[in-house]
Formats: sequence, structure tokens, C-alpha cells
Amino acid sequence: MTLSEEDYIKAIYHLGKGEQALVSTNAVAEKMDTKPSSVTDMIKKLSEKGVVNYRRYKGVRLTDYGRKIALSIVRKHRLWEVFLVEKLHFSWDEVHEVAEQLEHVKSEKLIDELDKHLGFPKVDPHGDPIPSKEGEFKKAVKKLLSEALTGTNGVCVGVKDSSPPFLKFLDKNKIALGDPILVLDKEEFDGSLTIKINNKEMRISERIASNLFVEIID
Amino acid sequence: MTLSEEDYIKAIYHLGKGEQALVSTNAVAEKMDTKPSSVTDMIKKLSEKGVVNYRRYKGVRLTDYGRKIALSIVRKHRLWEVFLVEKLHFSWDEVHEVAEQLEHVKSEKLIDELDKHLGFPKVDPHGDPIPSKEGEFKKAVKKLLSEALTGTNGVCVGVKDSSPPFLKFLDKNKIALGDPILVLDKEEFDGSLTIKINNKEMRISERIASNLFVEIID
DNA sequence: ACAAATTTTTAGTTTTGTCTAAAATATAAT
DNA sequence: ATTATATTTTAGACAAAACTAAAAATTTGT
Repeated sequence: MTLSEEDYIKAIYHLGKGEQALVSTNAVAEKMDTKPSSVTDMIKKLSEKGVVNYRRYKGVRLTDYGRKIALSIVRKHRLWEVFLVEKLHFSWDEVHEVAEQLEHVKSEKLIDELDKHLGFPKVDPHGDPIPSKEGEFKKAVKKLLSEALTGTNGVCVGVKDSSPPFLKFLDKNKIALGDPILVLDKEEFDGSLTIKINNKEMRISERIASNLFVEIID
Repeated sequence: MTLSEEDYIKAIYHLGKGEQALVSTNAVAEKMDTKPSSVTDMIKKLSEKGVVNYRRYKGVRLTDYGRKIALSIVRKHRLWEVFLVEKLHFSWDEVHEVAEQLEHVKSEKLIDELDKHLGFPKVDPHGDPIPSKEGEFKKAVKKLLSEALTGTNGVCVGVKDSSPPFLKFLDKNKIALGDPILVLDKEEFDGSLTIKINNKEMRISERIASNLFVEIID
């Protein structure tokens, strides 16, 4: 696969929401920042190669083969993101651009050893799951933040209490849906938590933690 | 710079022996495994960009600007080689192909942090010096292996005693000119050394060590 | 010095991935 | 249902980087 082909495959994968949903030409064009006509050309090529199923005017979807390729790219991307954050002191919002380049490096040994070097992480710094070599994900589980163990990495996905005061609290503390959270410590005494969010450490009370839903990969 | 341009710049740099010597079109074509006509085309483009000086039929040489680019690529290549060997358990003869890909990743922060992560190494696993960010090398020094300190990385560059018995010894132990050597330990008692060569550890006597010249970056 | 051999360049194609403009199809609106 | 709008595809062109074949310049051999 060429660099460009890989980028299209990844775009189709993400637009298909990780499943093999039908994706429109325009959607791909927008995501890739190209023209729809270029997308049509590339889709035809990928179709020839058995990567996507394509019927003109109807859209594309990845084949099983195509999905496998997409997953291997996503795996590489996310492992590199972990590397950049854990080993090279990047913050989670700086990693994407660089991982975008690193994901195209071809070497099976490289990625296996990287995985080992990082201690076989299950999630990337944004809390997204890392596919296994065989292309399998750990399923995400939704919990209250207060139930998460020390060391877990999760993503903020919802609130239990949606009253204005609570929402105002979140807003003031720059906690938004989609933000990745790392639980650094749990205080036995009062159930308060030390978490890392948006690259800042902060301490939150049991009360807050038991009203925030997080998605966790275990 | 495109990927292809970077490859040409690196080839011209190496053929110019690290200095800005005049390099022939054919030499570049051979190194890059392309046709001379392709080289001419690319050289013209690089000349437009101020990377090389070019006079038709006469050959090319890097400009100071071109040399700077070449050194930054070499720096990246060699740092990645160190990473692959030290952190990901590659052996020194497996790293080239992968580093060849990694060297093209663009991110200043990436390479600075990688350098730091590796402890600012001065040589790559083949014993070649790593240019500094400013494009400066540590100069290589030639010594007898017996004079090298524990921990030094060097390359085998010559023999003092060139008698058949000594050469036969080297041959039998698969020690050849150009082999990288790492000094693991020095025995006070008899001056014997434990070295790593060709990915194998071995122990050699003071007598042997004082007849082998190595090039060392300090 | 001059012909022969070698090296290098030019001219004209090819492939990959992109683009624009126009045509074809599908979707939405009255 | 028919027109209007939006989406998608086709056709033709272009830039980058490669190639082949032929022409031009340089170097070598006598």
C-alpha cells in the first residue's frame, strides 16, 4: 500500500465509525481535504485491490481485508502516540501530527518491539483503544469516575447529574466531554481523586467523581 | 523537501565523503539505483532550490545549505538507529532499512526529545558519529583497542601487527575491518577485554587488543 | 590531435495522485 | 411528478518522479 492509499483507508475506516458502514464520496473528500473527483479515482483503485466494496453513486465500505489494513494502521498510530507521550514528553494534544507520519513506517518487528517496550498498552493518550496485532479491540466500558481504579486511563463521556451548578463546575475547570482522564491517585480517607486532565493535575472530590461517567478500556 | 529530494541529498552527501566534493551523475544514479537521466532531472531541481551547485557535464556538489540539510537527515537516521538497538532490541545490522524510513519524519521536537531520551549519544550502533543539532561532528580518533575505556563504542579500522598468525586469529574469530566494537569490561588483572562485536560478546587478551586499531568518538 | 569510448543531457513517455469543468445520477421540494 | 438542488462520476489536464532512446559533451587511447 502506498502512503496515499493508507490515508484513504484510514479515512474510510473512521468515517465508517470503526464498523464497515457505507461512506459517501463527499465525506471522504472533506476528511482528506481533497476533491470528490480525486476520491472517486482512488476508490476505484482500492476497489480493484479488494480493499473496499464500491458501487458508483452509492458509496464505499471497507471489505474485511480493508478493515484489517485499517486496524493495523490505527494500531501503529496509537502505539506511536503512547510512545510520544510516555517516553518523549509530548502532551496528548501534540502527538497526532507526528503519529500521522510514524504510522506509515513499515516494519513488523518495529511495531512488535515498540508494543513490548511500552508494556503492551491497551489505550492511547486520548483514551482510544489500541487494536491487538490480530485486529481485536478491548471493548470500552462505561463507569462512574468514582469507580475507576488508580492508573486507569479513560475518556469523559457523560454526566449523571446534569444540573446547572455541576455543569458550571465542569466548565470552570475546563472539563469537557471527550477529554481523556488519567487517574493518578485515590484518597482512601475521603474518596477524592487526583487526576490528570488536559495535561494538568487536579484534585476532585468524591461528589464530583460520582457524577462523571468515563469510558474505560480494561 | 520531498522524500525523494531528501534521498538524493543524502546520496550526494555520502558520495561527497561528508565534505562537499564533486559528485558525478553516474555515481548518484548507481547509489540511488536509478537512471542517470533521472538524476540529471532531480539535480536541476535541487540546483534551482539552492541545495547543490551544478554545471552541466561537470557534476554536483552540495552548497552549505545543502550540507546542513544532509546533516540533519544523517542525524535523524543515526539517532533512530540508536533507538532501535538500545530500546527495541534490534541488532546493528537490522536497523538500516527501518531508520531509512524514520529519518524522513518531520518534527523538530521529536528528534530533540529522542536525543534526550537516548542520553545524547555521540555515535550510532555502527560507530559512526551523530551530528549535533547545529551540524557538528565529534571528530573520530584512532587508538589501539587496548587504550579504549570501558563503555566506548568504536570501529575496527586497522591492525598494528599484520603477521599471518594475527590475521588468521581475526579471521577465525570473525573480526573484520569496519566491524563496530563496544568495550563492555576491562579486566584489571591481565588487561583482557570483554567486547561486543557482531552482536556477540567475547573476551580478548591484552595482546590482541594492543594490536588492533579502532576509531573512537569521544 | 583525432577517433573511440564513456558519461551526461535532452526529448519524449509513463505512472501516480491530484485538479477543473462538464455530464450523469440521486435526492429534495413544490 | 416534475423541477430544482445536491452529489458523484467522467473526461481531460497537470506536476512529480521515474523511464527509454537518441544527441551532445567529455575523456581516453593511440
